[in-house]
Amino acid sequence: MPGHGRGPWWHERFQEKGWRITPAREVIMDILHNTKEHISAADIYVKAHAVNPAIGLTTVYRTLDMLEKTGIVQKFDFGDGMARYELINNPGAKDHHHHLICLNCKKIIDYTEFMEDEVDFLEKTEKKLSDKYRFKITGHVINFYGLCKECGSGR
Amino acid sequence: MPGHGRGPWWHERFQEKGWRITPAREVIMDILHNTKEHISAADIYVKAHAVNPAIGLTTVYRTLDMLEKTGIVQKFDFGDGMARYELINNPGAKDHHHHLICLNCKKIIDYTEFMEDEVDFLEKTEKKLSDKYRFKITGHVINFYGLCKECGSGR
DNA sequence: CCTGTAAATGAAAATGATTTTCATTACCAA
DNA sequence: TTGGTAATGAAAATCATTTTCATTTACAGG
Repeated sequence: MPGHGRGPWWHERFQEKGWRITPAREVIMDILHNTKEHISAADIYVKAHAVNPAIGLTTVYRTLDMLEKTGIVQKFDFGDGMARYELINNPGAKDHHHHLICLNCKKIIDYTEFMEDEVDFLEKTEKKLSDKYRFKITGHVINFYGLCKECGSGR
Repeated sequence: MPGHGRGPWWHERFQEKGWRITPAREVIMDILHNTKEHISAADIYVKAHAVNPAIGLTTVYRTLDMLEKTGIVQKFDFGDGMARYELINNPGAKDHHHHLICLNCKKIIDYTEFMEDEVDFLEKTEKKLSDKYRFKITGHVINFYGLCKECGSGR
């Protein structure tokens, strides 16, 4: 079904926008594809830099920002001082997941279960919101906050 | 129903935790009560400082951090560089709401509609998650991201 | 295959929200 | 009333992210 043309799927998304395909962007997209879960800009930089030392941190930030605005990547803030990024998956996809965040130790649990109720809610709500507010919705964040097993026991 | 004792409802929450009731904390809680929607630490500081110039920005941050960890306040990050805070309302409450965020102009729309589907989903999911992961859930964030009417029309 | 040009880039500096340090002050239990 | 400890503010430190700016590069058009 994909693989219309010769290159990766995102090439045409870039071209539509008038963006250039550059080595740095190829590497960053590769890293995002090969990362199952959320990853920070700094970590992307480390990996990108290992592949191609010419890639700078600034470019990583700029690329992620572009990708976020296009709805290719979702940016997350878990409250620990640095943002994380993930390729956006459709709500139905196998690896669609959300996050449980411990307010005390900042541990993050990714969960993929219990999606049935959610997918239904998401579809309905996105439709209603986008109709009412004329908003083109490209992504969403659902986080639950609280205290994990370890941090919750005491007081 | 509330008003068990003489003071505001949160006094006993503080005392349970062994925290002191101080002028700064009273003012900050007042401000949060009188703010319908999300507010930044800096804005709280300005208001608090107007009431009592002795209150410093550091204390505002420290108090908000405490309140967040106790599940009294929810912290939000909308991607514009500074966090926002809100008193947590029960999902059923009249002013329970969520956010629609424009990735381009950073405009934030608060919506209170379409909560029926959500409340149902939230209750089920919070229960399931907290059972499975032994997590004491105190709050949640549901954000939708995309392009607003103005920013979405172009390209 | 060249070439011009706007887009993309990296290094370094700037920014700015949040946190830490530390000496001082003030709750509040006894 | 008082001692011990939590709370506080000012100033300094931190550190992720953004901006600046001079240079390089992708790629449309010839």
